Amino acid sequence: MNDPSTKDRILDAAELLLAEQGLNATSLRDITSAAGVNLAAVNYHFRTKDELILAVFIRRVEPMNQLRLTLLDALAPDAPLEDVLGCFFRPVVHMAKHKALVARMYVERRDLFQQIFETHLRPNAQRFAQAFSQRLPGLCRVELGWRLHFLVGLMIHTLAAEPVLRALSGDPEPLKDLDAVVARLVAFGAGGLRAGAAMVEDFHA
Amino acid sequence: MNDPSTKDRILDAAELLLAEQGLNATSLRDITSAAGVNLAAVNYHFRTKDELILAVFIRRVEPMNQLRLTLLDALAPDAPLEDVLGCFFRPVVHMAKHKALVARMYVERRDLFQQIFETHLRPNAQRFAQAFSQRLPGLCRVELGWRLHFLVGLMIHTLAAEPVLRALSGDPEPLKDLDAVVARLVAFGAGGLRAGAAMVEDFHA
DNA sequence: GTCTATACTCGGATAGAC
DNA sequence: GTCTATCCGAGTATAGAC
Repeated sequence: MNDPSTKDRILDAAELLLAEQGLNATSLRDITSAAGVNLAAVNYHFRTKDELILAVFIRRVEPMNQLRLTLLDALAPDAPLEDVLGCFFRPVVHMAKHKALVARMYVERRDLFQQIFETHLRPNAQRFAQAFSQRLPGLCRVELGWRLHFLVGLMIHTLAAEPVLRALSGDPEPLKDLDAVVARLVAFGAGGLRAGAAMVEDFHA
Repeated sequence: MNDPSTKDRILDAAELLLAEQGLNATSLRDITSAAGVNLAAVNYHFRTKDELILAVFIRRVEPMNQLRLTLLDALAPDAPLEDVLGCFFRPVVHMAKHKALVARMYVERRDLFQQIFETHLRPNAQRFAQAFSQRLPGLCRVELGWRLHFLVGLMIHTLAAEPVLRALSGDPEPLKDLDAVVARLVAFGAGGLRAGAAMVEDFHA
């Protein structure tokens, strides 16, 4: 077993410290000294702090993303809307293993979060859009876009939710039962999608 | 007509620059030189950059917040769920006048956003929770908390949505027709709340 | 009570030697 | 590929003028 490369040592130390202390509160000097490497090594391997953070995050997002597509492909063509929503939400919710990192990312640097969303998640948003569209007949492209956006809002907001949910619901560990979280998201999302579809016909009539 | 005070000059210059260039990209030196005041005046009036940003933002949030409560109070006791959602969403959506600032805030410093939410919006979240609860019989406190959280996710996500919605829906100015935005939020939210309520009974059965 | 000049410190980035 | 040394921008703190 080889020693991990300098690059990997930086990634590992960064992941730990960024999640623990926060993104802004963690300096590159913190990371490099924890990793036992020189400060300038970050610049060599990642160029900037932002790109290091992106690399740390993408390492975790990529497999999750792959899983979403696999689940979607495995779905029967006549599977109900709720099942599509399950494929959409479940892998993301299960990233809660890295929820400290996700939450930090979301709270402190939503711009980077968004950047990853654009480069890694949006491409297959199209695939999901199609699956939803088939199950919501009569929805135009604009309205479908809005509804997708609402779904993303639900999903993202939930990931960074722990402290808020604790205050709002009284539940001391609101993200513990991941299946229950997914079920809530699916139910709320399906209800919203269907009601939205009905409303729009009135609205545009 | 008096000259604006140093404090107001800082607030005005800060609001402009923060919205235009972003929070992280705008230095205190940018702000003070645009305002024609000394750097240390910020420290005197606001203590830190974060507190200045908060002051800028709260100046716009406060009237909006007041309006939400006024609308809620004016509602008939038997008004439907959709009307309550209208009071919940409409004033926030109409803050889109300051949407550049809101979006910057949301994207770059969600921690501050959240802080304002806690101090200024949560107190009357309880009032809304009660109004929703009356119209969704049989929903326990935990489930109500989740649903409120989903509503907040919809709302917040929508405010910072312009570029995303443009890409996702093809609509070049997705936030132009504010009433349509509110209608979409209300419909989606009502559908989600009701479906969620039905689901939970199954889920906990 | 208000404001200014100035200095301090931290942190990210970079150049160039090895 | 890695390290040393250095630079510069930015937020913050303080002393003192008015």
